[in-house]
Amino acid sequence: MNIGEVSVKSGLPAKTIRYYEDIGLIKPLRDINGYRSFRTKEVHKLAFLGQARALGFTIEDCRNLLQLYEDQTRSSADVKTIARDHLVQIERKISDLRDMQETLSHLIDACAGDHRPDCPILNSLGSKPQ
Amino acid sequence: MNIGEVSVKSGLPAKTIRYYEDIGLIKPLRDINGYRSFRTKEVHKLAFLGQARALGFTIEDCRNLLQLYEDQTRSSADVKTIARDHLVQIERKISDLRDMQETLSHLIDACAGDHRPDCPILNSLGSKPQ
DNA sequence: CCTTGACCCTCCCCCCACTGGAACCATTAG
DNA sequence: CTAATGGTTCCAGTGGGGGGAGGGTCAAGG
Repeated sequence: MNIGEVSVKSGLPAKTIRYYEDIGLIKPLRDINGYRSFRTKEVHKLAFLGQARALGFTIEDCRNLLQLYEDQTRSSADVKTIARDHLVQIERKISDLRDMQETLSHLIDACAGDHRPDCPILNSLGSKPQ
Repeated sequence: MNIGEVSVKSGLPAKTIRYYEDIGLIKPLRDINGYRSFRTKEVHKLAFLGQARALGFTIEDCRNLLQLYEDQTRSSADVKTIARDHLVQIERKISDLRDMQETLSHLIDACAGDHRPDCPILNSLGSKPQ
């Protein structure tokens, strides 16, 4: 299987697949002409990586998850630990973003949004945080 | 005022202040010895930038906001537009993160997290999205 | 006068996770 | 033979800085 077909099957751009090889996530064979030659195994791995990345796992998380995925003697506890740590990161980000959302929406509500220069948004940004 | 003092007053690292000069957000004077020489105006600008960045505005947004901040003939409508667009981005990010949180927390709940290899998290990542 | 330490300067590489593009080789259809 | 459509490598750039090397400057103390 060439990279184009694998790209379609895995849903990942060819660029990304090459990059994943570069950083050692997959190790496809090579044909005599130098083309990458993917086996079904790699397609599965790539789909796995696509799913994990869609859940926001970092590449390093993905590397570890992939290792566990391949290891039939893994403990589900190890997977769960990675996932829980990641969930904490996600929740932290949500919390940060909600703070921004809160502040920003109040400021937007307070701003007339007309031709006049007076603007609570700029006033707030220009003053020190209380 | 040298960069160290400005760093304390504005709350921004000296590295960041130099970077902001680099990309043209501020234009401090120079002393004969080559040191940056900041006026009160620049300290205000830097504090403004710090606040705007803390609300998640991009550097380009900050550039535009700063221009409006300096312009006494601005319309608050222009500020409000930038802020509203940014709020939309924030809300999109929150929504994406919540989807991840939702999926991930369900998977974590379903995972025994013990010594056994069976793991709903890996199973989900390894299968195609429905 | 000399040294020490705290500043300051520029310059370059590094982070993450790709993405775009240039320049070139391989394969296949017409 | 040519053109189109693959594939390859390598280099540079993204955003928003951070780390550190290697060096100049300044003020205080001995």
